[in-house]
Amino acid sequence: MYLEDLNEEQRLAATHISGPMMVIAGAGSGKTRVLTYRIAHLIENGVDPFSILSLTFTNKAAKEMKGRIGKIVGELESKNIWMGTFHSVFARILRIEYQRINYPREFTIYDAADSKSLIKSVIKDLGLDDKIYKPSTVFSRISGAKNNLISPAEYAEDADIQAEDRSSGRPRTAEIYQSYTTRCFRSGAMDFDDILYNMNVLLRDHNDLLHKYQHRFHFILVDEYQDTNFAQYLIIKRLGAVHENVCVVGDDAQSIYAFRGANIQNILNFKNDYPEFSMYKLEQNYRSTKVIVNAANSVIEKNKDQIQKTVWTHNPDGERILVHKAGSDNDEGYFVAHQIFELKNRNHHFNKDFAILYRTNAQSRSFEEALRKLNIPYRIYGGLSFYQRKEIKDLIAYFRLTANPKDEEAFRRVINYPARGIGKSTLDKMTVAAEEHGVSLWDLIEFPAQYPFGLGAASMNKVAEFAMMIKGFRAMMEKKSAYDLGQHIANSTGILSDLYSDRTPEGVARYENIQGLLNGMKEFSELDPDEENPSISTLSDFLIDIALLTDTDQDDGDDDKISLMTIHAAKGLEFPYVFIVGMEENLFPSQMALNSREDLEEERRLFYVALTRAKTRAIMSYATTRYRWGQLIFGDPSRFIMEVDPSFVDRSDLTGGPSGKSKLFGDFGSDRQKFFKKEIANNPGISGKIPVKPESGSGVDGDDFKNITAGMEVTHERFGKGKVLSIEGENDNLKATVFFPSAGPKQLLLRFARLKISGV
DNA sequence: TGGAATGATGTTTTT
DNA sequence: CATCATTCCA
Repeated sequence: MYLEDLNEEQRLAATHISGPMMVIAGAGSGKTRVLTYRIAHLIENGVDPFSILSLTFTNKAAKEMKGRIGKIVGELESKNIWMGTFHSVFARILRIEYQRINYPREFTIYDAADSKSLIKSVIKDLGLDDKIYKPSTVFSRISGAKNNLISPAEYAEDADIQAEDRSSGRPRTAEIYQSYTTRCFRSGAMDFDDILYNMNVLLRDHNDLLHKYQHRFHFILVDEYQDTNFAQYLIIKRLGAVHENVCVVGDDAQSIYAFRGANIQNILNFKNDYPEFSMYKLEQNYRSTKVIVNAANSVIEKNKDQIQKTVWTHNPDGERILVHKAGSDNDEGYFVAHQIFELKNRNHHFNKDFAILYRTNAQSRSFEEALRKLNIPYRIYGGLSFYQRKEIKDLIAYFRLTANPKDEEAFRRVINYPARGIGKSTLDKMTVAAEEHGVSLWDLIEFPAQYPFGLGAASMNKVAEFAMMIKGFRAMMEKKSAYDLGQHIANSTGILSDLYSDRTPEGVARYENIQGLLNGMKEFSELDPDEENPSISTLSDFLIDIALLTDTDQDDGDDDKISLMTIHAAKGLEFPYVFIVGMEENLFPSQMALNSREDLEEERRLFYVALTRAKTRAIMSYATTRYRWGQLIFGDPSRFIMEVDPSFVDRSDLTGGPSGKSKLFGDFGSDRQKFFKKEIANNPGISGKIPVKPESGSGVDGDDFKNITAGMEVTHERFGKGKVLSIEGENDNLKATVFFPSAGPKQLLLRFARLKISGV
């Protein structure tokens, strides 16, 4: 009997049938198991799988959980559960109810790159400066608004929001939001946030639909509840309002997505919404050694905001956490690769037993290089994923245009790729005309007579030809499988031959990537059609599938590889051996997080997540120098290393003396780096004293910045006047924190900032 | 109009 | 150091 696998508290939670419930689950305490068994238990007790809605953090997690439930209750039952990420489940519902919100059935889902590109174009059209209105900044502002269900109109009317935008120097953000929304709608496109936003609109404005789904979902389960935002919270609240069988599972100590609107308050609100709820606390850790569990506890203790709980384990003590100091980022890569090599040979481990976790994607490079040299297979999750590569995006843009020709971003991407003589000036004319008539670019070329846009006959012909081609693809959509149509599009647009003609290694790789995409489509097309959803293998369903892939979803088979990923991406995963690398101040914790206690606490939770991924051993490393923007910078060990209770840590970085390069791999550093180091050795001025007090008259032109001290008033080309709060670093790496009324606090490398002293 | 050359600019984290 | 975007020339 499967329930025997559970401890007392887990069993109570898993056999809870009706009524709201919350599970606070410490790291490694078996919450997935509880969720799995609870769903299986519900089904065994006669609950219809179609009436269970289960929201997970990744699609992969959903797939795995479905598989495990299937083992208990049978595949026939388990496959009918509504299970997936918030985004994929609700996109599916929106795809059914599209008419209510006046979207096309085949609406496109914009990824962040599409959104930013469209926002950039909006900013340009409004005649604003994209140096001030930076697309990524504006985008996150809009995203924040949507996550809190603030419409463009409400945004424009909200006094606080307007005050914020004014003080940040971007008073016209509301206009951008409004226009961005219009253009998305006109393109038949939703961005990630719109999926949640529109789902809320659907449930708010259409009572029949609210009832329909409230009655459909008798049981709702939400995993990783600490990482839900307001829009998600409200969907759950609305859907659960009739049956109130809402089960949320989470761990406040692992909340790491506040930056994208996640709100721990949702956990606290739960008891207001459902005063009668049952609470289960899972505190026994089954994953990690005592050392790891206790070390993690000693870290998270430092946070002020948390729900009290004690995670403990029966597991063996295990080894202390090793800390390694590396001389450079390359040496760090070496150290880790070499350690893995050794550990593997000594203990006959698989590659997949190891993970390298870092704070930012950009850190992966040195580990890749080192692993490659040692011939250790690895896999990078996240970063520049397959679907973000140029050639893939190009082909997919054709697919998107075929499914939904109004899709403006796709249209712009391929209207002249492969080159067909439709250049910038033509596109500009079309953009103006489209804006004038309030229609999409496609409407324009579909009915050119209706919307004259002043093109010459030659251009007109080319445009018409393009429209014909897309119409041709559209006509095949119903008849052909995703794979067949994909193949046809790749061929007839000339993309395949264009890439094939490039025989450079990169060109060959691009060609192979396209083949890879087509193979993926083949697999997709051959999947068993779902009875609920018979059209599963159309091109547009393929598009939904890939638009909402999460970073850890991609799976290139049963491979035995080292995992490289950000700590964020590692959430929910576990590995016997975990390397937490780049443990340096300003990197982890990120320097962006040093301004407030809340931000720092989130970083600390991130560190907690990193540590608790490890089953048998955790190893930390930091580098004293590292290249950043092609600049050599110096780093100090992260404060987080010191925050771990010392009895769990092996500080061999302090006793082992200077850790030069390993002799075995002495030639690893690049020539440029050696050159740089030599320069330091020959020029004491570079690594020498800190100019505390500027000597008068020492101000050689280019060295003026060395005279800047805290408290001064300075002027920056772009940010205008500001006040210097503090100075750190030395000589060429002098860094100032300057507060600009126009832009807030900024960290500037004085060497580049070209600050002018305007007062003391 | 298209391609090459040059120059600015940026690093959290992600659905 | 990359990548991207803009610019400049054919």
